[in-house]
Amino acid sequence: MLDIANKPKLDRDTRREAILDVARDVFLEEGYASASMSTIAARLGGSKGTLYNYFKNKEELFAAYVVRHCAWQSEAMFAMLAEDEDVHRALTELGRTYLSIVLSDFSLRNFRVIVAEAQRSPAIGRAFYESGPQRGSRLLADFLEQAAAKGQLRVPDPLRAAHQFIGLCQNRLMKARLCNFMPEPTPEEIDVEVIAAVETFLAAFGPRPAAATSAA
Amino acid sequence: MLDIANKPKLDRDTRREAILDVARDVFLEEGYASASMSTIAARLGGSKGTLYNYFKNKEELFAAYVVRHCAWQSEAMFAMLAEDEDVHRALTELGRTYLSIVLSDFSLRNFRVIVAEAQRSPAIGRAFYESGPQRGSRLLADFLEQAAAKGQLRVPDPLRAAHQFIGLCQNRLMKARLCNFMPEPTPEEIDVEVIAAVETFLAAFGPRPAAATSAA
Amino acid sequence: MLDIANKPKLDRDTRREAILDVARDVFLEEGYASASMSTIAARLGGSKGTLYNYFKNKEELFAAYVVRHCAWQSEAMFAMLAEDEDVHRALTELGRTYLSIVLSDFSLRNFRVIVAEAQRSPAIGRAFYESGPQRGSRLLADFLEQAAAKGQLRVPDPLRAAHQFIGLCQNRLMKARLCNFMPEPTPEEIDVEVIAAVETFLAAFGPRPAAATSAA
Amino acid sequence: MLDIANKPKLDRDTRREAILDVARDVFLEEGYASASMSTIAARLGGSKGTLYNYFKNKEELFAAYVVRHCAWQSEAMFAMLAEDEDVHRALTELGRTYLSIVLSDFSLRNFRVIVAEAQRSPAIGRAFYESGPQRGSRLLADFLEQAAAKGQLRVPDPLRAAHQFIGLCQNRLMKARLCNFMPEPTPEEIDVEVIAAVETFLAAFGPRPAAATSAA
DNA sequence: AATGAATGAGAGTTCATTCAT
DNA sequence: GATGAATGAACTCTCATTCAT
Repeated sequence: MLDIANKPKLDRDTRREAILDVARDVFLEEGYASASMSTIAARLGGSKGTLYNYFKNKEELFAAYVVRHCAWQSEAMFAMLAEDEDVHRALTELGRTYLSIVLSDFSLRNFRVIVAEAQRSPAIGRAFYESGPQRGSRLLADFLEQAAAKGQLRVPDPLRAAHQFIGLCQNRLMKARLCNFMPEPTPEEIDVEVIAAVETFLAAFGPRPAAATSAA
Repeated sequence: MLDIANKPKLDRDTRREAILDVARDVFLEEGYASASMSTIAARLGGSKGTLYNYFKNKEELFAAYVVRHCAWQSEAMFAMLAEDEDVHRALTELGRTYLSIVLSDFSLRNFRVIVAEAQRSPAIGRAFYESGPQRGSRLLADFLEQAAAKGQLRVPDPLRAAHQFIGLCQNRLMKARLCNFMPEPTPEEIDVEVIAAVETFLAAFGPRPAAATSAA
Repeated sequence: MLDIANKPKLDRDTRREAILDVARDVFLEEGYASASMSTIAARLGGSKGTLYNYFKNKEELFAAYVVRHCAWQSEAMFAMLAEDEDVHRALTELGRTYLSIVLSDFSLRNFRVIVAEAQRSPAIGRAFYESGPQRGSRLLADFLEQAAAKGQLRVPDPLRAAHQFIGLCQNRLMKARLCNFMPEPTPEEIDVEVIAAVETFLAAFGPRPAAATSAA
Repeated sequence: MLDIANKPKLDRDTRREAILDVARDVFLEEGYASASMSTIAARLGGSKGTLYNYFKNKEELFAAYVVRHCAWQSEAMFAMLAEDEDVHRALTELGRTYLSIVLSDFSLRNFRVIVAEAQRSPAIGRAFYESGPQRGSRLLADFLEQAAAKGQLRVPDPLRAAHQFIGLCQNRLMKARLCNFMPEPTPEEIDVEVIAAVETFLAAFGPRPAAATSAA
């Protein structure tokens, strides 16, 4: 009974998801303004009318796509959770995972499209910021704080330190990627970047330097 | 005589610049795809036909705007030149100037528009990257290298260190700004960010801590 | 059931034909280049958008018109079928019918428009030539061949003779009509031309001259 | 004095001719409607303004081109003058020359363009018809009349016979050429056509048939 | 719920023509 | 006389959206 009752609802949701999948692809390829409802309908194999049965207009379709992407991004930010007890290893692993996500073609195209529309619709930008950068840095800050509590790090302001760690990791590649200056980086390229970032970060925030310690 | 001879040339160039000024404004407000040649012509107080006497089509008008913006940005990167002999002060001042430029509404809107179009036209993205981030970090790397030569810093890889310094300075605000999550920061907000960045940077790359040295 | 099932299809085809009717009129009045999609839409009482729902662009609309005209022309070439047993009467009748078709305002305007576009699109010219002149002369050649088989004519090369007969019939009027030098000819004017053509043709291809016959 | 006084006049005429040369090329390539004053000016290496100093508008430029082409065509019709005393040879030679002119790419493109515009401007069509077909057939009629006076031909209506001869010669190839169905014919192809035409023509209009003669 | 025909506003672009220099 | 910048109307074509079926 329940199944039967849910069936149309399920169908509708499934269709909605399928539409969003196609819409996202088209938005990523063309940008919001250049993407056309006709193209989306054509790729979907349905009619334009159907699109409008699911979404009031283009703007809402885009908004729905953004919402879904933000949810996905929010999940992806679990990359900022570290399990390893060893801070150095934990940061390295975390940096790797994070960079491989945010520097992927997929993430970047979404970033470009959403940032472009953030100009006219701050709500869109806010949703993106909160589900991604903000959430990610908070999760990382939590980790840093715990490490500090264990004496593994010296971080007076964990949130700021989190931002700094991310900045160290991604600044160079992120800009190059945003500008389409380079293709998706290889794991090796990412490693180089992360290792250097961890080194700098620990030099600044690691436990008191060995030299000083031994001197005491 | 010279003036008279140059007059038509000057006039044409002046007009061209005026068109680019208006076009830029419209592109920044609407984005490339949504900006319309009609709007640009109307704001200019001229006819659409005139626009096409100066630029072959919308794409070329946009490209011309990008070129001009890149030239400007290239100039702006002199913010990465430091005069102060004191490294701490130099980095702080330089960070302040840099952030006030790249986080300004003007720079950010340009960034959003250009990055959005970098998707379909890598040439545009490349021009932007080379005239801005690449040039800026190289100039900063030069400074770091000189400071290292004077023993003021320990930077095995100046270019990487430059990227890291910039990452430390701007990561948090840049993302928030890109997402239109916050308005143009005040000088005070910038200061906070820069000071923290310099501190972290020098903790990692500054000369060996005086305490440790004296202890030896 | 069938009617209902066919209705949408029928409607669409009907509409398509209606568009082609209007488009043809406009093309004939203005020529391909000068005819405007706006004019066609306006005369149709519909919107420009609708036009583009039926034809991808102006070029395809024109091509569709040409195809339809060629089909019509191909049918019209049955004028080249003769029933009369008497060769003289058959040729005369056939010439009359043929000229009244090809010299009509309708045929000529189509001819002018299509020939003009044959310059840039040989495919258009080919379709026209094959459905009209080529088909017509072949049908006539068949008739001449049969007449020759019955000893009514002496035509070593029926196809060439067919072309010559047509040339004799239409040359003068066709050129004058093409140049818009004269209005649609009256049946009497056509008669004069055809009678003279038949006379010449039979003088050349008719059975051995009476004189010779009587001489035998 | 005279020369000096004429010089500017000469220059102006020369320039005018140069403009017409270019305009003709463009009209032949694009057709009247699609040809643009910009294209003509650009090919000329001059400015659009200059064009309008010589011709009031596009229509007049086209008319001037037509006038000049008609003058040329009128001259070309001397192909219809025959020198040879032998009628058979004279007609053959004349047919050859005529066909090689009217079937040339140059003549045909002019024909297509002018005929297309004859629809809206009968004056243009008239000028073309009178300077070409009409004049040509009259010259030929004169020749036939003289031959008839010498007893070389039996032509009760020389003008009609002239039209018929031309029809016999060109009908097939002319239509195929107009439709862009075939390229410029070779001299051999022309020969075949002319020889057949002369044969038919003389069979109909030649001196009393040999058979009848021998029978006498 | 799905369709797809219809719409009309507006996009980028071209053009013949004018006019001040 | 030659120039070329300016114009504005008109062009082809696209689009988001609506609505009857």
